[in-house]
Amino acid sequence: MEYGSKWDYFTLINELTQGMEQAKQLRVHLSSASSESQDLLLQRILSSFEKALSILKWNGGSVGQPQPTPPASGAPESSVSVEGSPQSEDVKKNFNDYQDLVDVSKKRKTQLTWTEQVRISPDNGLEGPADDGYSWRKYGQKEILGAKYPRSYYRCTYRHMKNCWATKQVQRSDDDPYVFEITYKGAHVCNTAINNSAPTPSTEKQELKHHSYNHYNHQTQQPKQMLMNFQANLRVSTGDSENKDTVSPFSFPSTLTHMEGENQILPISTLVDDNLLGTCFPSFVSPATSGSNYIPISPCQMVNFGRAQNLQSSDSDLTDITASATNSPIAGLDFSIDSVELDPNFPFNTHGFFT
DNA sequence: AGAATTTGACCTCT
DNA sequence: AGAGGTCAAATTCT
Repeated sequence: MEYGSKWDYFTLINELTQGMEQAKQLRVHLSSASSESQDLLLQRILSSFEKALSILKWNGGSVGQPQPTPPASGAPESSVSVEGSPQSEDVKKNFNDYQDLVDVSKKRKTQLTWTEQVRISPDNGLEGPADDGYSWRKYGQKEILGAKYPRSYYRCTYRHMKNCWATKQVQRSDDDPYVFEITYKGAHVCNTAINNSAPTPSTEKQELKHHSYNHYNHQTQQPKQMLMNFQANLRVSTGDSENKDTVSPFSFPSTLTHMEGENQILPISTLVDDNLLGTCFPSFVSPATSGSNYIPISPCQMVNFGRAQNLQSSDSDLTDITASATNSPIAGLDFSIDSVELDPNFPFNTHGFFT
């Protein structure tokens, strides 16, 4: 996407941002007596704004400015949670982040981690966040210093069967017991996200069974157009013909709060590791998510709109994965997709990709 | 009986 | 040394 000038681009973003702010205000006004359908409608409006902004910001970077790349290996995060702070602040912040992203190019490389916040509905019970589409097995629980609630550790059920090393940690928020912070680590290579809707850690199952799952299914009916375009545009050689035509819907997390690690801004390219896109769009189709007040976001948003400083990998040093301008049809996509190893099991089919 | 969870011990990292 | 993460035996669940 080309814009006449950077000014136009920023103006557009400002307008969209204002629109979203106004929709938020409207929601506040309606909140007291709003029906479910009204609320849904508002969420959709806000979601549309978010997406528009995301796309703009993603593409807008082509206007002579270096762009952060999508959280290739996972970890998308939205700074534009509809629930969150004023969008305008985020917008400003993200513009600044662009620069920071450019500066911090060498960081860590290893398994990418990211955090997603899931709010459960009080009437769902307090068992825990709902299923995210993958099958997890709990392998530990630990009291965390300074935290009210223990942290639970889960690994993919198919760790051994399919050599899937994805893990997640679930931490209930101290402040709001209805909010769970879920930290994902690593990509799923088990390809079980869609089909195995059922098996989940017990603490999460009950959520699923009740009403979240309806939302879950609802979300699977996401527009596929963008996905098709996205896929068509991704000229990625996975080197794995087996999974070549794996086209799965994927959606985005409720509110991705941050990537784990130091509070540093990383260009997505630095986040690209062997998990690449596989972790980029993980199990974001959380029924709880859809049932919550957190609006799913697009991958664009996760990147350019997300708090880039929160997109982080962890642990060891990142090797130099040089961000390179490419012919990627995704304007502003700053790393060469061809140059990185794309997880052949990248869950494109996660539900609700473009909610 | 097999699968999943719990929980204390052990390991790793800072 | 202490905190966080993982392992694995014991226990519980299905």
